[in-house]
Amino acid sequence: MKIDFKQNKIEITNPQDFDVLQTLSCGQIFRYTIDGNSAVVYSQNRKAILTWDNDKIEIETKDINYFYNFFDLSTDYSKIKAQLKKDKFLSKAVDYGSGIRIINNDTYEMLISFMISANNNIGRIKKSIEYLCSRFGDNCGNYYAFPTLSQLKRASVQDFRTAGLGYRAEQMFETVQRLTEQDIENLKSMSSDEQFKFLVSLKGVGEKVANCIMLFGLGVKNVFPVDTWINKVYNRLTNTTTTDRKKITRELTARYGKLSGYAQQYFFYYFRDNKLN
DNA sequence: GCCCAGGGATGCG
DNA sequence: CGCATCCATGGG
Repeated sequence: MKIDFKQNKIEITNPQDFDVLQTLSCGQIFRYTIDGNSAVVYSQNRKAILTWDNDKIEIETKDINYFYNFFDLSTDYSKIKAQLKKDKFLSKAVDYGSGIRIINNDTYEMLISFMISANNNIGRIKKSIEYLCSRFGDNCGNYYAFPTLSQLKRASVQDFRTAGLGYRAEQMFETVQRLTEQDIENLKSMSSDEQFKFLVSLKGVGEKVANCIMLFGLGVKNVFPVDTWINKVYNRLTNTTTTDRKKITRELTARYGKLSGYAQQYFFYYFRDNKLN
């Protein structure tokens, strides 16, 4: 993989460790559109247009540095994949999602997004987020920015219900009202234990959502978010039928250590995409 | 009509 | 601590 910077553009040649469709559709980001061999990705008030063919990816954006970090382009995924493929059970999943990259997204946007994700499906999550952007976010021309915290504080419980949050509306309202910009900034300089404790202290944030926020919004890789699909992964791996997600989280985090976040994402994509049980 | 979706809060022992 | 139950909503 070779990366070149042009005016308003990142060019990636021989992108064997980057598949745009896999990276966007593996459930770590909810604001994007795909049209043939082209995609548009949004984060905060920013936008990038990705186009690709077999041996090249182009990322066109005003925010080169932001999206370079966003797509984790300084990390060598070939080493990570080689290490994880030593695990027999994981090997197939790594091959299946070999172009997945873990996105480095905005902490606050991930907090709100993954609160909405709880006991929900991706189509509904996307719709709810889209609504919040168009209703409360800045108009950026042909798209809407993710609402800032102060903008989202103007939303009522009823607004969150209209957005489709259902019973999560009250929790979202309470957490948004309580949260300050400083809380978000403080998170970035905390230890991962402190980050976790703060996040699960928020209404609507449990262990799984906290781990997703840390993985996709704080760059913490030694976390293993356990959702329904990872529950299935664990049951197949251990030939059990347990639903004890705390136990599953403990064991899988211990098993994959510092590479937990990557392993989790390969597993999730492989199982969900193939509807495995 | 039931089941499921990137679960969490609450109450009870 | 572990465990059961409830929770909006839309698609399959």
